[in-house]
Amino acid sequence: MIKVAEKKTREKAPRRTESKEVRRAQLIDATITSISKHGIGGTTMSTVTEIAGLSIGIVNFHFQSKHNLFEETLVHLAHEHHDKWLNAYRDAGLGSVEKLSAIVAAHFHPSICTRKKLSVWFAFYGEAGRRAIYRSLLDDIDVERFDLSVHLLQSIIEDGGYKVPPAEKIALTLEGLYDGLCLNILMYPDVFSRKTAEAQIFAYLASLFPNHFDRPVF
Amino acid sequence: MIKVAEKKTREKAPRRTESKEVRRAQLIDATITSISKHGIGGTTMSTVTEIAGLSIGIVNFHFQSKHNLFEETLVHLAHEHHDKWLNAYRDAGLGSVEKLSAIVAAHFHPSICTRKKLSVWFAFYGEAGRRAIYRSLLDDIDVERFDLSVHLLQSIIEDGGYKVPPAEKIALTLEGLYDGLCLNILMYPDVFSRKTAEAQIFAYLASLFPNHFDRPVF
Amino acid sequence: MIKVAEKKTREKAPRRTESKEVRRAQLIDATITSISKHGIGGTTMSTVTEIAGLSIGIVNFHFQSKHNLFEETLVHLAHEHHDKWLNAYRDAGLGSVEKLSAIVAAHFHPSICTRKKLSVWFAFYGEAGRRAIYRSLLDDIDVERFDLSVHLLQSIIEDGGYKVPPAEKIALTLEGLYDGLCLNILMYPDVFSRKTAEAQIFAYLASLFPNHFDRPVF
Amino acid sequence: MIKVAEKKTREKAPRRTESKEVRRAQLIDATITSISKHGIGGTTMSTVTEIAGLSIGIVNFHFQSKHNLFEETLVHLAHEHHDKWLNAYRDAGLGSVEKLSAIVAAHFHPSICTRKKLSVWFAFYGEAGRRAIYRSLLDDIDVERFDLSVHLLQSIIEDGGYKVPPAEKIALTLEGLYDGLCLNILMYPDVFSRKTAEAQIFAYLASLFPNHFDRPVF
DNA sequence: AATGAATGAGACTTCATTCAT
DNA sequence: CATGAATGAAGTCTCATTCAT
Repeated sequence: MIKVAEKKTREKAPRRTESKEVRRAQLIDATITSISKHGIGGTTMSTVTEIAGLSIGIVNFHFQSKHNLFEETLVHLAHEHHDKWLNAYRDAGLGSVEKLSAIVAAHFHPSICTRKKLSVWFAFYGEAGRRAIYRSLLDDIDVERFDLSVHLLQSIIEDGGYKVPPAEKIALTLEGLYDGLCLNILMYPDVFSRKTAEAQIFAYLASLFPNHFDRPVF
Repeated sequence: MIKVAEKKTREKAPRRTESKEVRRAQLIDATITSISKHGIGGTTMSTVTEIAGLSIGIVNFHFQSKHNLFEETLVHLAHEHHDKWLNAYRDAGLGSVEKLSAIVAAHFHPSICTRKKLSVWFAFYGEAGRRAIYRSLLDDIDVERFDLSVHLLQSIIEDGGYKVPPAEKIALTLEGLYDGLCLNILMYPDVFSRKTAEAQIFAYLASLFPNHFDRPVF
Repeated sequence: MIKVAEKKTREKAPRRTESKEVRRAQLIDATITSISKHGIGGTTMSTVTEIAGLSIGIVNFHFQSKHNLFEETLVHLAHEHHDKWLNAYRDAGLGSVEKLSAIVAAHFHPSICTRKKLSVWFAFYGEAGRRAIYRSLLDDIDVERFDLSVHLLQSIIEDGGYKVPPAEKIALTLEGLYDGLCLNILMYPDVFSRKTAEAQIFAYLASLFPNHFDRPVF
Repeated sequence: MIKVAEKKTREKAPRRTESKEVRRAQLIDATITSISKHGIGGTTMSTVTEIAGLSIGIVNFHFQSKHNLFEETLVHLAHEHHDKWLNAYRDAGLGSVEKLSAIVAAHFHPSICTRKKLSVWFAFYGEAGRRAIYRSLLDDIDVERFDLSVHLLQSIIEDGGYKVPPAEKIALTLEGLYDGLCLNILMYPDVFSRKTAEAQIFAYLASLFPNHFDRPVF
């Protein structure tokens, strides 16, 4: 009994302050779900608020406009993605191989590379061509990861004395592979999966750096 | 007199059918232009017909509905793409390397891999997640090309006695690379171009099959 | 029979071109009616289109926006008013007294000074404080009439050798009286009427120019 | 201790009621400011409470509804206006000329005839056409002043033996002039001012009663 | 008393589709 | 075949009002 009472008071105080953030997160989640279900074109204030179990007026209260809600949803996804591979990078061993491997693995982590989220990513990509704001949001994070990859690849190349294309070119190919494999996972889930995609990346790295990466067994 | 009459009817009859095809092509072109400019969400019957220089009522006459217009636009693009690499494949020399190279090159041909068209492709991809019809349209063509690639890779592997992943895996990676590089061309045109993308593919093939493909000079 | 047929073809051709103007006039009329009934705040696209007997989508087709419809409604009223007194001025005899009298009378003409229209005028005045566009629309016409009044008053003053305030001051007072009396007609229709308002203006002129204007009999 | 307790309760009780009145006045002031800035149509509970520096929920607590707030705001303005000319009338000398002059002057007193307040007045007038409640509120006060004016004019006419229109007619003209000049001050502040408006009224009175009113020097 | 998150009716606007000409 | 005025459903956004805190 006492515990319950304690809990209540404990919860009450923070709930006020949390409230706004909680609602925003709730609506962003609902937006992701809606976009994955109905696409960007089919996502309306109604689909979002219905999924969130809230009234239609609430979005403008917390996000001012639909456009803003979409933007913040993309920011949320981008941050989540960014944090994933940055933490993986930091938590990995000291070697460049471990660090690069961690980044690759992060891309295909079950919490990141879900069909639902991929679906949202590509919905935004489809719009990014003419929404400069979307592009710049994605750009910033991609550039950071690209630079990091170049750095790691460089040290692997030097370490192994490999005769391969310059690190920048390899990093570009990696970037292309990430996106392309994800798109294929989304479009052809029967053929592509997180596991196979990851294996393909490592196979590519193994073909370049045979002394540093093991060729995966297919 | 009779001749003239005959001519008239002769001309009229085909002109009508021709005219119909011309109008349809005109509207599909306008649709591609509109989607590349305004996105799928921003493309309306008005934007399309204005670009085509026609009246708004005409679309429903020729395509019954907006949805149908979009579908046929995607079919048009897919066919164009398909014809390009199939013809390239046929026109290439007899060797597997020549044929595979021709297919790769076809992907990045200036008439196919334009920012305008890529923009439309990815707009559709963004919707394809939940439009089965879009996905199946694309699927058919992709499968055909995939099978062809596997076949060609297989013969290269056998010819060179390479120790590489199975042909299917390499073909999958190639598919991923096509899409990923195209997406990057669209998103980061300053960093990725048709030429560099093509070179990356060939660099990948060269790293696998050093005796069959020259490593491109970066 | 022939006549009817003729009429039909005659009507058909112009109707196309007229159509747009006719619809616009119809909607402006409906707007005036709606504002006089429900006020500016209570006038919605629905009230207007219902009065016009048309569908709700039609306004944006012809006027782009509600705001634009309101603006054009005010322009219409202003032009109507302007034309009324300008024509009255032109059609009047040659003398300044006749011309000034005609202008005064025009203000209180049954087709201009209706409660319905006054109601719309003052609804717009109420908004004019912060809608520069409204004010400037009204300003232009008022200035033209003011200048004309000054000119006419000047010639009357000179003609009679009157010792009165300068023509500009009298004209200002007249302007004030027009508006004030109209407002009172609107607010207190039991006390003020077109006739009494007109008589008050003439009484004022008679008190200034006893040899040119007859004191009205109350 | 007891004293303190007494003080506390003594202060508390009145403070509550006072507080209520203070809040109401604060909100009415904010309403006037908001209407003068954003018009009636642009005035929302938010604009009012933001100006007042209070929360949005407070209006319904003190005024039950927006409609009620507006009504009480108009009442407040009307009372203020009424008190001004009634006090002016009482404080003036014993003569009818002094008293009438005081009433005229009160209309254009700097605390009454501000652009801000005029702006609110005419915003309400614009709605008054169809809001009987607004009209009746204004009517009561106007009638009182009208009767007073008639009485004063009557005594001036008798005193001077003037041959002028009946006092009622002159009073009506005065009423019209008040409103019309105020509207012109609002609409054309560059041309009309409190001073010139007042002078115009006195010029009008001087033209009627040359032995009682001095012609103002323009 | 006061706050402000939440609600939901209703306003404006867009746009695919229809149809008389 | 083609036009474009007209329709009306549906979407976004605003805002008076409510109510738990």
